[in-house]
Amino acid sequence: MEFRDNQAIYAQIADLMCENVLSGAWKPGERIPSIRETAETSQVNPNTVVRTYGYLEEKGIIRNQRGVGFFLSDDAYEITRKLKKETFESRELPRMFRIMELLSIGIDDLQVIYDAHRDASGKEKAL
Amino acid sequence: MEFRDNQAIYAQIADLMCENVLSGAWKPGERIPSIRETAETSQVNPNTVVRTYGYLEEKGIIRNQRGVGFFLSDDAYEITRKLKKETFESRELPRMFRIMELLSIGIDDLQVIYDAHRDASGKEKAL
Amino acid sequence: MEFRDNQAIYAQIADLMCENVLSGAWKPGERIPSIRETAETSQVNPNTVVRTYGYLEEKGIIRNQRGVGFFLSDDAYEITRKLKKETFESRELPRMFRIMELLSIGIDDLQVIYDAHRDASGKEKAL
Amino acid sequence: MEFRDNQAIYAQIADLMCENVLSGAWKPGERIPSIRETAETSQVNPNTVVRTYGYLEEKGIIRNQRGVGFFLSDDAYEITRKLKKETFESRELPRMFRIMELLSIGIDDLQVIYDAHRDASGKEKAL
DNA sequence: GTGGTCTAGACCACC
DNA sequence: GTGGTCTAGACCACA
Repeated sequence: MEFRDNQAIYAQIADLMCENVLSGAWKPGERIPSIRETAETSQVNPNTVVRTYGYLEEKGIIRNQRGVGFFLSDDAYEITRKLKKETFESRELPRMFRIMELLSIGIDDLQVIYDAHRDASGKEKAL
Repeated sequence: MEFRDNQAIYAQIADLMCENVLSGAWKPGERIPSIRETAETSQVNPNTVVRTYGYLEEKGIIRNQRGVGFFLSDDAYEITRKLKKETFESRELPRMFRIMELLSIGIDDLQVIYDAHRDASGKEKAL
Repeated sequence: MEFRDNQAIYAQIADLMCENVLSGAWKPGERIPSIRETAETSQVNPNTVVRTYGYLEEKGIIRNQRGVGFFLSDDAYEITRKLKKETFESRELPRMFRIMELLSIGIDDLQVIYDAHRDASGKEKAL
Repeated sequence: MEFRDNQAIYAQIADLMCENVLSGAWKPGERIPSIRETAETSQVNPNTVVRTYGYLEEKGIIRNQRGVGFFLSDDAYEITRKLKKETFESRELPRMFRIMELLSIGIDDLQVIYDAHRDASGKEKAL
């Protein structure tokens, strides 16, 4: 697993798990991989995963059944969705709109720019 | 001045200055506030501003006239615009689209969500 | 059965059994539920109950008649009472008094606070 | 510094700091010892203190000024008091009353028992 | 100097 | 087997 530099690894793993919840790959109530398992899969130290799980548990997304493992809480989907939506609306979106205004980019241009850039970076990789 | 936790202060100050350039508040060639001045205005340690100016200078957005002060370079606008546009396309936009997909938000919804949230947070402040 | 997070499950089960003894629900000499039975009732792993019974046996509160089952010892009541009283005086009470001092709560306030909180949490459940 | 076995060290340190707040030894807004400082004072690993501070920050009791240190938040006293009071009322007190009922101890007996036990254990130490 | 993160490895209680 | 905690030590970004 590759990680970005500008964000803590434990947070990136948490993000991935949130995506698993939102995409429906992980169902509420389901058991998630053990700390050691995730650590091996992601090639990180178990302690790092401990932090990830601690964060998710605190948010109410997962819960610990002692001696058994971690499970998605029943409201995992709702909580995750609410969490992501809130930060999206209060943080990402305002920032986006400010940048768009400064660069004179309209909402209608977004799809075009996105597609163009994806194609370009895709071509780059292919080379 | 309030700063976000998830980004270095020096970078946030640099961002603000970039916005000044892009919005036209600061014109190419113009003198910008001294390190000491900015430090006082923003309530941060002068060392932090040193770092901001170092970063901007490295990017070619400002230049230092020794003993006189810092000035926007003649290409400040173009450089800043290119810089912002690049990171917007390669970093912000892809990230946005991924979140939007997970949350089932379409491009058409953006304006509505943005307005709604701005109104809501505005009302909150008013209370 | 619901368990608290901050205490081992085996200990919580032991506590419940001690309460049964002290309240008179269980009489000295009486047979107590089998490990398997308790495990099923409490929805825990039988190994956990084994530990509970081992602990209680070590304290002399119960004894094992091989092939037959577990029985309260004849002194079960006295032993349990002494045990509880000791930990109450040496651990719970001092802790309580320290907290009460920090929160400026007097002994005379206890009953009022307790009743108020019980009513409040009761009302909450009723909703 | 000596720590009890039945509670995590990082939590015990957090408790001590809460007591400092409640007792008025630490005033809201005040700077608290740095992580390294506390680690040395308490004779624990800095990482352990990191956890303590992380916990307190999450609760809103302290806040971090980047590169400078940790400070008690302005509401440190209120938050701490509320926190302690809540766990006292919802956890300690009900537990206490149940034990008292089982042991036939009345509220009026508490002070006597407490004093008696303190004297006894004090004498023990003196020997 | 400050805190933040990560690794490596250990020990423990618990299920 | 599970998670929880702690240590020791390292590196980093930041003020």
